[in-house]
Amino acid sequence: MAVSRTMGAGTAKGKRIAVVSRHAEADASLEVDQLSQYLGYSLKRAQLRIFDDFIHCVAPLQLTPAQFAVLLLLEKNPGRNQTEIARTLGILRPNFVAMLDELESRDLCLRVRSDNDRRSHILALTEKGAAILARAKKLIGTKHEARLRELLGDDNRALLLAMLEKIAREF
Amino acid sequence: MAVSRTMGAGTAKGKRIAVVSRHAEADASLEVDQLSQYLGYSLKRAQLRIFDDFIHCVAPLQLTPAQFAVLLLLEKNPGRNQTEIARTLGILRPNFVAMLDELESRDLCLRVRSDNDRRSHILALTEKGAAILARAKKLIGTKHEARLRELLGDDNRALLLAMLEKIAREF
DNA sequence: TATTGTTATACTCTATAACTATA
DNA sequence: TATAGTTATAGAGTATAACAATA
Repeated sequence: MAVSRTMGAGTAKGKRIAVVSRHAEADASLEVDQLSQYLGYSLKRAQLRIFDDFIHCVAPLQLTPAQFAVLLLLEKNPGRNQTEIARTLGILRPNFVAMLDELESRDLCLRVRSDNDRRSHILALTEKGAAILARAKKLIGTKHEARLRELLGDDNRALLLAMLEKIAREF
Repeated sequence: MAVSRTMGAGTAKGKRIAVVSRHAEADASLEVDQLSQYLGYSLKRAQLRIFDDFIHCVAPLQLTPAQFAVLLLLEKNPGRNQTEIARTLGILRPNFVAMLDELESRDLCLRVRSDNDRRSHILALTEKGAAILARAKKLIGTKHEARLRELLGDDNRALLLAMLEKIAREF
């Protein structure tokens, strides 16, 4: 015996297991309610769903969420080097290299050796990069984020965003 | 001209870069406001932060969020097999094998060949698994989730959870 | 024939050490 | 000596095909 079905504490004797007594509910979906009460769990599930939809919406442009973030950051922060952009996005510098290689090979951004400090590469959007970014923003705004606003409502979406930012910054 | 500061397309000649003209703001933090307005981005940042804190809180028990989820699911759903548990958590069956090997090697759960269908392994918490799970719940409840409630407020936390679940289920 | 658990495998992400060229 | 970009590498996480045992 050692273990019963629910595996209990001490008394592992007569404990029958649920399998047998699961009659009406049959093989229905499992009990997940308690798990869903953990913010980490629900956060992760929602994040995966959101990223999935994001990728689907931007599929014609072949941009990952991370690549989109890089392009957007370059647009808003011209003249920054790799270390600054990577750090801001929480990407480690070594891992940022291949990512930039990919974006640069697609002519979406480029590295320019700085005159001030010849060690660092200043990053810049190319015209094509700016164009792709503009198209991505439009796709995401009209499809992805639009559906999200529809689902949650405008006020709730703003509240959700505010709480997520608060967690990221203050927790 | 083509592009000014954001770098342009072809003409790579006299293009000066912004570095020089960043005076007062110096090397302050970058502009991330627009990026933070994308739910996917803020969701991901918050999720990473939450997982980080979760892992830190249950460090004495050496449980990952995924392992905790498995144990909790086993407790609430006795008599289920690997496929059912894995599917519910969005884990692919092949990847679930090593995870169970680890949990079983630590005597936190065990596989029991089913009498009904000798192909399937019924999963069960061991006594030690139940004990570890109980301690994990307490740690998470009194540290992790408690601080979260403190940060957001009880009502807001409930609202946040409701929206995340809605996204996971209906988006 | 279909399904359960499994192996093998590959691809992405993430993480660390160490090299080079500059400072 | 310290820093920026890079290489190499290792570890998670995730994905698919295919096999043995069983249905």
